[in-house]
Amino acid sequence: MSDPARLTVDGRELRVARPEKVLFPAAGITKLDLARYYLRVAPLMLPHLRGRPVSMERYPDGIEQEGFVQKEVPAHFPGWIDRVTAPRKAGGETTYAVVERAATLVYLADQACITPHVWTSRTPRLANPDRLIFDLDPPPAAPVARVRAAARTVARALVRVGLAPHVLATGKRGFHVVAAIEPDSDFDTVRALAHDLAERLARRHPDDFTVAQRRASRGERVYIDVARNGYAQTAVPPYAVRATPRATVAVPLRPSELGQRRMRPDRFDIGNVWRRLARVGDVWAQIEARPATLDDVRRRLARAG
DNA sequence: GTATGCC
DNA sequence: GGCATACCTTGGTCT
DNA sequence: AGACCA
Ligand SMILES: [Mn+2]
Ligand SMILES: [Mn+2]
Repeated sequence: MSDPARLTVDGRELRVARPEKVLFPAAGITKLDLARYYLRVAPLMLPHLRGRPVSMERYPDGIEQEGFVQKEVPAHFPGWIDRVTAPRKAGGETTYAVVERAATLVYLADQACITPHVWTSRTPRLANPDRLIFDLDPPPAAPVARVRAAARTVARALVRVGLAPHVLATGKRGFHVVAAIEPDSDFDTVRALAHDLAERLARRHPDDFTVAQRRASRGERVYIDVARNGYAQTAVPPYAVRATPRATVAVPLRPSELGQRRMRPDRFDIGNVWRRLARVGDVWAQIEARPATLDDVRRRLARAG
């Protein structure tokens, strides 16, 4: 095999071991390609990662071999990678990595972490989510048009209760519709509100949405997975690479783009995303501009039904 | 992925 | 250097 | 205990 590659990041010289190792065989994408992608996308991505505990989705032998989720920071990680310790619900605690700088993203890529997943809260308010997430999971054979329509319906519903919808094409099969909230409630409270909103949508559109966790009871409906809002749960952040044959990327969309027939959850990948980012930059850049309060959402919900 | 040991 | 082999890698929620 | 999810 080849010698380690070296990348200078944040004034630090990082080595990428086995740079020519192919992680995405169908597209011929290597570990060095992945590291360079994260180095380049870091300026846009870091604001969406800072302060948030990370679960690492790793594929040391490429995506055609089985990967695994790793939460605890291994002993061999360097000291300059930030950490935060959080209690496990069932007892004990877990020490997570926190991505504060580009070098950490590159280091994670070297560890064959293809996708970092992040909490919906961040330090120092780890117990209080600052995001409300509606994770839309379509059934196996759902036409893309149906998935787009579902996301549009959810986005419009959020607007009606005073939430600013931020849409993410996840790089897999669904969309996320996300709103910033003031971090003044705990996980159970936020999840309960998400569930309330999702249930109303499912009642209003019984052929389109379900909140049933069991696959068998979902039918052809889009599953609104509000469990993402629970304690120690994670979501894919903007610009993360997914473990798919093309190395697709999670990319923020303007809500209006859900009306375009060419738009798909897996539209963008490690190769074609740059053209878009050069044109539109970070569509989520202003997500913190006007976080909603849950009290306000509940008030509008009580009024508008 | 890392670490270690053997030729 | 090259190669083999051992070891490491989650947790919450619902039914 | 098993299904399901990121
Ligand atoms: Mn999803
Ligand atoms: Mn998964």
